Amino acid sequence: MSRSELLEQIYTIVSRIPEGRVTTYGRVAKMTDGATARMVGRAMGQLPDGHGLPWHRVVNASLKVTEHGGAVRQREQLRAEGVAFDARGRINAELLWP
DNA sequence: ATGCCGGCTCAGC
DNA sequence: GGCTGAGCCGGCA
Repeated sequence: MSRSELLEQIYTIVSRIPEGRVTTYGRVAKMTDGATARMVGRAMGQLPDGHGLPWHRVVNASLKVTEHGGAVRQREQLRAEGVAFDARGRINAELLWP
């Protein structure tokens, strides 16, 4: 598997995450043929604006939004589509997408 | 080629 | 559930 093919799989999978649901870097990675969680995180960080991918629906294994530059915007977008966060910033596990 | 660091994860405490 | 350390991975300087 070449990196570009892996990248393509990652994008395809992410684009399939339903609105109001979330998944994790590791889960996305496992759905590909060999990508790692870090590669997924990196792929998300590289996305240009207006690509149309729901990158904000991808969170870390603790079901929290990883702190980085766009973390605030990510939380806002999720909240905007109905994803609730508890007092500690964690997302309800029932919203996890397979 | 080399070395450092990461939008992470998982096993151990 | 939180903290720590390793992973043997890729991108990038």
